[in-house]
Amino acid sequence: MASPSTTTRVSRRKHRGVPIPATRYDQRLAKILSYATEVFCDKGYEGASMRDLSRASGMSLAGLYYYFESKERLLYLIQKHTFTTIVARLKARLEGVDNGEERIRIFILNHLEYFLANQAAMKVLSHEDEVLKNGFGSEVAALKREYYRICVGLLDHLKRQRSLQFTTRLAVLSLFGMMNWIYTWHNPRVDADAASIAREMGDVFLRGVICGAKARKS
Amino acid sequence: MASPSTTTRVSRRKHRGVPIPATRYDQRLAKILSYATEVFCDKGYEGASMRDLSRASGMSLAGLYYYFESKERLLYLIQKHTFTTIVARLKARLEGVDNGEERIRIFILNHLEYFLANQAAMKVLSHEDEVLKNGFGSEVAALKREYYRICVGLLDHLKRQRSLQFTTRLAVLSLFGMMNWIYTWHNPRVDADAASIAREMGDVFLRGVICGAKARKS
DNA sequence: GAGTTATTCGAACGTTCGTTAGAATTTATT
DNA sequence: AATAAATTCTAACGAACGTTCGAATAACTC
Repeated sequence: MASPSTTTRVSRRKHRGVPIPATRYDQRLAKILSYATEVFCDKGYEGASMRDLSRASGMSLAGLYYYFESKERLLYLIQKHTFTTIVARLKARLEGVDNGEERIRIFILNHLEYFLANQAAMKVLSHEDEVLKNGFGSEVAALKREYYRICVGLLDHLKRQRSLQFTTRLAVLSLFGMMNWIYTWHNPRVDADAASIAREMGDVFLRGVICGAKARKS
Repeated sequence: MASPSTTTRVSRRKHRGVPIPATRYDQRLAKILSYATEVFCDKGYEGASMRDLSRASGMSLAGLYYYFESKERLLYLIQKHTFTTIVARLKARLEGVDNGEERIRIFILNHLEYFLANQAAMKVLSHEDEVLKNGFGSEVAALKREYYRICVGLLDHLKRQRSLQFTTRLAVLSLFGMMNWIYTWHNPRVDADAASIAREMGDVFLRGVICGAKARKS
């Protein structure tokens, strides 16, 4: 009787041994989240209406609320899932790689690959950054901070290892800017794929940070 | 009798010789635009209501419409003014400077100085990029393209002059990313001023683009 | 196939939205 | 002071918003 959207749903069947990872409910919710990502991406969170999502997903307006309790929670679910996934992938890829420069290249490649493969979700993540309030917002903010700190760690390591001189915070945020801005311009029919872009952005950024010779005149 | 907001208002008194640059109307409109910039910056264009602006500006809801015909035109006016100003300043500053690297440094400094001095306006420009439709949108888009092309010109010149190898489009958009992303993180109590940031971002970017030695391994 | 639970729906709720009509008021001109 | 013009207001319009209620349907259990 109670709506499942009020509490976190269990994602495994109750009895009958074998745990099936995705219940019907979870699959349906995931589908809705993917439609919602598209809609939020196109019209922005505030600009998109629940009726837009209803139209896009083919489900009635009221029917949607069986799966989540509010539009805000919908955005939260999208952002949390996206961030969690990208952080998890990054950690897996970094495992076993020691070289400082290579680790930064992996960071860039992971970010851009995921960004371009899930452009809509990443745009929603980048663009709708400040709209979540209170509890929702702080949880996503914590994920973001963790991701940010990983990058700071990578750069600080390189900096110490090679006695470089740059402001870590500025370097990290510049790198994020380079990468995240991509959602405003990337056109798959014109621009290269993630690997190429990652390589060239990595070149520019790493040379810029490493190159000993000052590029300034006098 | 006719509302002045439907046509572009003349900004000079009609008779009595001396042209006074700012009429009462223009001053009032400018004031409203500045309040609107603040409100759009805080809550986003879609998230901000005309009632928010009414509250912020101290003018009645209907009173606002004496100065512009729609919320969309309000955003258009803000974006157009901001872009026009930053392009004009840039052109003035580039005048007489020949050195290719110095010209790019001027571009970066001009951008960041204006960005940090008018953070709200620039956030509205960066963040509310795709919301203007049809006529409004295309005019602002043309301004943006001009600004973009200037930067392409600067980088292409440097590239030819020094026989460098990079994708101009990617380099320009990376630079814009580095600079524009600043609206998501800059905190005047923590971060340096525009000149310092421009210098360090310029260092990273120019070294990255100029440095002959590949930073890649193997 | 009856009974129970899970899912979906049409219809509406109350609120807020952008915008406007028309009256009231202030300001400028004689 | 009288007149005209410019500016601002109160009050409302219809539309769209996020959300909810309770009934209707579908899926599953026995």
